[in-house]
Amino acid sequence: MAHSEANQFRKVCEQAGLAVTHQRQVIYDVLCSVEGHPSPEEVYARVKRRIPSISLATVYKNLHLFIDSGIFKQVSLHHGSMRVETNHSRHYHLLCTHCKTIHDIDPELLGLSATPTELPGGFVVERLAVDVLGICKDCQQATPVSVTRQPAAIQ
Amino acid sequence: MAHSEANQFRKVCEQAGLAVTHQRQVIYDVLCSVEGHPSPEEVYARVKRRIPSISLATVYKNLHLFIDSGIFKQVSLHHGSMRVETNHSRHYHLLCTHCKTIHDIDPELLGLSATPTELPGGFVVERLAVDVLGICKDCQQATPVSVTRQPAAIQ
DNA sequence: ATGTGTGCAAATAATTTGCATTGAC
DNA sequence: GTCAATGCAAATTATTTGCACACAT
Repeated sequence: MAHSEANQFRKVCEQAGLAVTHQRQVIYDVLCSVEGHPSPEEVYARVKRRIPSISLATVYKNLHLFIDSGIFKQVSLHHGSMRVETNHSRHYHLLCTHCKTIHDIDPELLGLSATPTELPGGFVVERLAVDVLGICKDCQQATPVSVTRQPAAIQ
Repeated sequence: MAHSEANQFRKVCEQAGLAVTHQRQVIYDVLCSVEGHPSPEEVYARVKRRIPSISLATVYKNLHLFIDSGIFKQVSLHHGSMRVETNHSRHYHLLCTHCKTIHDIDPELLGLSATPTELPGGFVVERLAVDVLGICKDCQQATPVSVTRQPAAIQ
């Protein structure tokens, strides 16, 4: 069991072109077993229990490698800084995973409509924020499809 | 014209319980006239053209006041730090605008299905990230509806 | 006059980088 | 042996805070 997991990790690394290191393995294990949506600090704290000498920088570097390789994703795309929404009308966002530009899009164009007001578990819905992730025209031309990487994407 | 805009700003401030100051007015004007999804630095740069002595801290403070009052929104909720998505299955997020917790939700429960593969403008869709913004059960009990503020929400 | 708002500088948080050393292949 | 990975400390970026002074009400 533990052996097959280690094997699985070897394959994951091989596909991503990453060396199989102990720290990387433990970070991967932590990510696989942790509940919720851990922050780098949370991952660091958990890994540190098993490898007290681990550095936070190593955790960051590996998280980015995992994300860039499509092994894990980010919960939401970071734009580096806060962005203010100045468009008051109801709309969703078109988000280019290459150049990170944000464009507004009319919900009608997406064919999305359902807007529940209450969900199981007693969660009261205020509104839906929808990000359409993909590649904008400019980036398609700049980066041929064959070269297109799995984006460090939302979700 | 300019007068009615200033009047509108007065009303906005009155409703939010904010004093009408010159810096606040200019920040508001910039937000109303700027294209796209400006960062605090961008807003700062533009305001600085009109008020060279403005401080970045003032811009930040006012952006937060505007957002907390529901006058503007944020493009996406900041969790303070990056979050790793460890759930590999297709799902959306339930995001409490009070306590900021993230829970996964099955797309079926939302009744959302449409997933276009290409959009006008040549944008190639990879996937949809949907955040359902609202108040979780715990926060509803903690904060009676009457007290509920307009959340500093996504979009 | 009273209290909120502003500007400045320092503080904090999150993340990144440079570099010497270590370890994987 | 060679190059990628690690650890550490310093650097950066984004944002927040404390406080004295200025301004709105």
